Amino acid sequence: MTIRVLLVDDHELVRQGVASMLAKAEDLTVVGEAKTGREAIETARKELPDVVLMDVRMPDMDGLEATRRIKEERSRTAVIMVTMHDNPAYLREAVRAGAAGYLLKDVSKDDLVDAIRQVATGGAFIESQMLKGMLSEMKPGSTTSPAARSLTKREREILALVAEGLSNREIADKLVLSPETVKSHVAAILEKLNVSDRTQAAIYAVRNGLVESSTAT
Amino acid sequence: MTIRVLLVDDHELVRQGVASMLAKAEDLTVVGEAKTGREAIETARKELPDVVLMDVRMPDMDGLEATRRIKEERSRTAVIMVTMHDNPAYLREAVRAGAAGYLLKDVSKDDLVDAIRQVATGGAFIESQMLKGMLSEMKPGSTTSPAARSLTKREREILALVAEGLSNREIADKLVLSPETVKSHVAAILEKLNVSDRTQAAIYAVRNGLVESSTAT
DNA sequence: CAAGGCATCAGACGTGAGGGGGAGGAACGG
DNA sequence: CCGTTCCTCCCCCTCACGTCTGATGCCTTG
Repeated sequence: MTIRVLLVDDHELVRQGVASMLAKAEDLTVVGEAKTGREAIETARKELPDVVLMDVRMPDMDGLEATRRIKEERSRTAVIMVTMHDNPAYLREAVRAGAAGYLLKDVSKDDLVDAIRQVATGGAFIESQMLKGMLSEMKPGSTTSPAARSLTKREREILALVAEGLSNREIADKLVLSPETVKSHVAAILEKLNVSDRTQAAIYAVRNGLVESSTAT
Repeated sequence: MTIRVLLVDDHELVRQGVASMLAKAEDLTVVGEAKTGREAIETARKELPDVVLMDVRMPDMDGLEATRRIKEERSRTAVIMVTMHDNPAYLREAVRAGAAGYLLKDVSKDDLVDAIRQVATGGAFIESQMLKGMLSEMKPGSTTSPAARSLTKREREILALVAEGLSNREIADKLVLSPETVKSHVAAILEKLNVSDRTQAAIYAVRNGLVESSTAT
């Protein structure tokens, strides 16, 4: 029985790369490709893949949200998050969203194929380096203790705006809130991410693809 | 006569993607791959490629610096920068470093092959969207007028630290400078990048791969 | 129902960041 | 040799940011 795989990434280059990595594995078939989170949900609905390889940063809808929706609709679909960067704290988000696997984009061909087979049979796969990071974060004695909880919806929303370079005032205007409220949320974000200012929070968000690449100009 | 191509990217996935895109073009041969800027220089020295496809963000040495070195050693080698994000201001940096082309990672197969052929024969290739952005930036009447100059070495160095989330004080300590000096540099950076605060500058830097992805923890 | 988490807002306080203006020395190219 | 650029440093001013403390209403969950 072949494993049906759905590729989700907004870059054709990456999809090509993955596809060519999977080409030689005879038990794997790419049944579809998607360029955005929204497309991913639609395609998953039609193709009923066993495994979804999901990019984190994407236009229209990010990989985390798309993962949540897909898992809601059909929980036996396994999702592997594929991201550029290794951030233990972010891995937590992915797991919460329902991901069964977490890979970095520098993954080797063998690991990729292994990971897909693992999650397809109900298992899980997390890059060993990442796993180590996550474990050390969960250690009770670690400095990261307050970072245990993950961001709320509102906080993610505000973090995204912080990561677009907006000031508290601007965020308040945009969301029709009092600047004080924005400050509260930002303070909560800083604490949860365990960073000391908005710049670091923004860096975190950008690195982890929580925000869209804006075509400035 | 075949065009000799060197692939430089720290992610195997991307190299695979590029390689599979080039596979069908019979006039192109991949003569080497490199995972870091330093490796790129060495391999370029040995293989004497006609075209180098160069990622911007990489460990060990970023693509801009590597491009400068390669062009220094052998100027007839053409370099195409391949980046995740579209930022007209950053394109300027790439051009200054000696790049003959500038592509986004969502490039199509045809455009990629075209671009390589273009630069191999001494031409240039810039994604039309990017080109538009650059032109609008060069328009004299535009708001971006002061952004004409590019960052100095020191400024790049400081921007990198800003993009790691350091405060002026911390940067000053790290570089053994007065905080006032750091403020001067930061002010210059903000002006040149045409942004209004360090957070935006940091976002710019991260997006454009001026800094390394740090494995926190 | 009570408890807890979330979102909202408030005042007040210290300080880091950004803007303005200036200034001297080193290095480099015309 | 002189101009320009770069790096360095200084002062002053203002305000946004981050921290604290505290409060209210709502919704979910046990």
